[in-house]
Amino acid sequence: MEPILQELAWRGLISDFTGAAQGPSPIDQAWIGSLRPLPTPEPGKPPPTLYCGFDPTADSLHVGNLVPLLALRRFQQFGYRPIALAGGATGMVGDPSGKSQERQLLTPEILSANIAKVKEQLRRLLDFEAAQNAALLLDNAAWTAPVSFLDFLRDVGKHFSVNQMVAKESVRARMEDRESGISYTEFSYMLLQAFDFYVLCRDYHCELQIGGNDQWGNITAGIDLTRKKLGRTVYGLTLPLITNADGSKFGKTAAGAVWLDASKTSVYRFYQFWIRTEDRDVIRYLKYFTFLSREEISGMEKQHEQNPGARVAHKALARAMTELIHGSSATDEAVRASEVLFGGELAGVSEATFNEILTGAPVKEINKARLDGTGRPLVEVLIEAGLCASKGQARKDIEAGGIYVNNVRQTAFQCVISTSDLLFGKHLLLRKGKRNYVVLTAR
RNA sequence: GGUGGGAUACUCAAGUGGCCAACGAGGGCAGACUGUAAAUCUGCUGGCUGACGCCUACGAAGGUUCGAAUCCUUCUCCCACCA
Repeated sequence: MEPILQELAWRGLISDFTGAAQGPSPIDQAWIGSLRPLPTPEPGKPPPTLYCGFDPTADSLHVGNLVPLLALRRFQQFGYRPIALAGGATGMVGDPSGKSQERQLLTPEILSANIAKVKEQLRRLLDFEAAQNAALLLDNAAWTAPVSFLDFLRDVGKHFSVNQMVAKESVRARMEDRESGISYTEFSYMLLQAFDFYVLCRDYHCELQIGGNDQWGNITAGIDLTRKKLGRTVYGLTLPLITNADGSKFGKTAAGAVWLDASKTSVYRFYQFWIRTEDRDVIRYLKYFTFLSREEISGMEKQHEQNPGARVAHKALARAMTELIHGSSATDEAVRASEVLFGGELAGVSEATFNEILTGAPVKEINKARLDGTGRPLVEVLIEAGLCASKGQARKDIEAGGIYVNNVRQTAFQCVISTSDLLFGKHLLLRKGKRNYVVLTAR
């Protein structure tokens, strides 16, 4: 079996593969090898090329996009040339796959702003300098936008049977749902994506498309189109949809998605997101998301089984992911801040140590003048810190024993904060519950 | 086009003149237990207020009534059946 497929298989990253001897889900032990071998890199020959598309539905990628994106990177490590495709064209239309509702079209202005940011993120995770197999970053608007509607209908549309399109899961689900239905626009999405694969095969010798599990229909559509137009057999591979052990969607928190953009999800929060992974998910996630070796991960699995309280695996996961996305110095800050905040007593912490958390932890400023004299009610300060949504809620949280000022529980909602409460004359450490910290710095 | 049914808080979902800021479930937040885990148990879950209470909210706009999520009128959207 091809080395890259072995690699993906032990990580649990293969959902479907068009070359598989059996139907869908040829994962792990059951894997018996490819019927049609995937092209493999050979010295002296141009590297086999693959691609994965990312539609600019938001101004940042999120952790859910990471699985296919990192898969591109894994392929690159194994000698393949990866193409990261920004969906400037497909983003105009909207992919119905996995969506139960018709989506609002994004305005061209928002889209182009999103594309610029998403491209920047894609650029950071692949190697564009490699001698043999440098990654490419393309935008499908480049070849889609110039094609006229009539030409598209004649050259692409003619190869598609509506009967087959209707049978695809993504379309069928929406056709059966009388509540939402599907617009002609979204119905056409798969043609655009198929067109991409065909163009990439024709112009870049791309032979493989990868994507999330929900992309299977779109990928096979592209394979069919490429065969019909070029007479070439290309491949598709999908990665599993990641779910948490409790069945919920991975990467969604109450606060929303966990973004790769540090201005949308701070490095500290990003680190915290991973470190709070449930025990029963953590080993799986190490395999899915990190580049740690099989041996390293199984070592962690043993340590985790022996002493889950030490959370060795969680820390490794959080560190690896944060370093990958935000770099090691920002990660060090987040780790250090986490250690101090969750380390226990604050009493012995020196000013120097405390200052360390200021670069990593959530910090907000507060007007020092307003703390003078009689001070300000704790309730108001909590709202200003963003820990509580309203005064009523703040009061309830305090009375429930969930609020700590400088790590000391406050149970009287009449409590007032004044300058004498400031640590080192300028900081206030607020905490709600076990793990929601905010440092207020008085100015 | 006709007939019938529906729209309730983050979601699902009760309520069909005052006892309704609205049963219940899920989610979320907090507490206990722990390991920043899970499971379990407990509390909270529209805003303002120390509290009495006040304000805003049951698709939208009007109306009836001492009093409406609940009744009437019109409108919007959805569903089912018929044409």
